[in-house]
Amino acid sequence: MGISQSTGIVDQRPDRMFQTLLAAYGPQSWWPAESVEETIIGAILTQNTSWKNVERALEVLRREEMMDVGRLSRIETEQLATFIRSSGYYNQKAKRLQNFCRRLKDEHGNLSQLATLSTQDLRDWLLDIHGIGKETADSILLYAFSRPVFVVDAYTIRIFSRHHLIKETSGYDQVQTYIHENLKPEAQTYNEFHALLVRTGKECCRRKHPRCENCPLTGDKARYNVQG
DNA sequence: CCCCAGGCGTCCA
DNA sequence: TGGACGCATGGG
Repeated sequence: MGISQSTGIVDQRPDRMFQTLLAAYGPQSWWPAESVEETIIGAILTQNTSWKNVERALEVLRREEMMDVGRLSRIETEQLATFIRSSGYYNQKAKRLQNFCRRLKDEHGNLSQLATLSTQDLRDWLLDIHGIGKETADSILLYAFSRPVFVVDAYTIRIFSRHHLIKETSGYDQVQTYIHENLKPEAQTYNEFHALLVRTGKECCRRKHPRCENCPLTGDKARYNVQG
């Protein structure tokens, strides 16, 4: 396999996989037209939860005029929990939303100020918030702040390991570093690739399904796993 | 009845 | 450091 002089990328399989999925499914358009605060709220609410259930909660928050960091900071936690009931884990998530909102107000004032932080500083700050782990932090970095940070999830690890791009025992940081080093570091690319991997995982790479006959990554057209 | 979803913190070895 | 567990609704 060739080594790109300009980028230093050695392993082109992630890009091939990305191109294969993009050709098969087209752009997924995740979080395209929502506000920054709505994207962040959604990132927290969707922890281990289907997006459909999250959307219902977001509609309630919109109706209650609660898509606002200041209002979320001041509302009673129990009442906030009732608003986001459909997203599951509502007691935990009500606290987590308020943890974020209150620390934002106290330490940075508003989202515009938060956005002036470097990607590394912003990530460190997010990870220090109780209830925000790596995946949620990186989702916020990528989808709310358009930073070139790849979001690793269970689908990513499952698909990559099944196609032998990584070891089965690889952890979050290992997988993220691998992708960062072998795929053009653009927010738009990472945004689309992550969304495509989630779709692929849902449709044909479930835990029970060892293999899917309709998966774009399976069969003659898949070139990402061929030594080129 | 079962399993699953765009995780995280805690506890325990 | 790594695995088990609680958290909870809604869909298939």
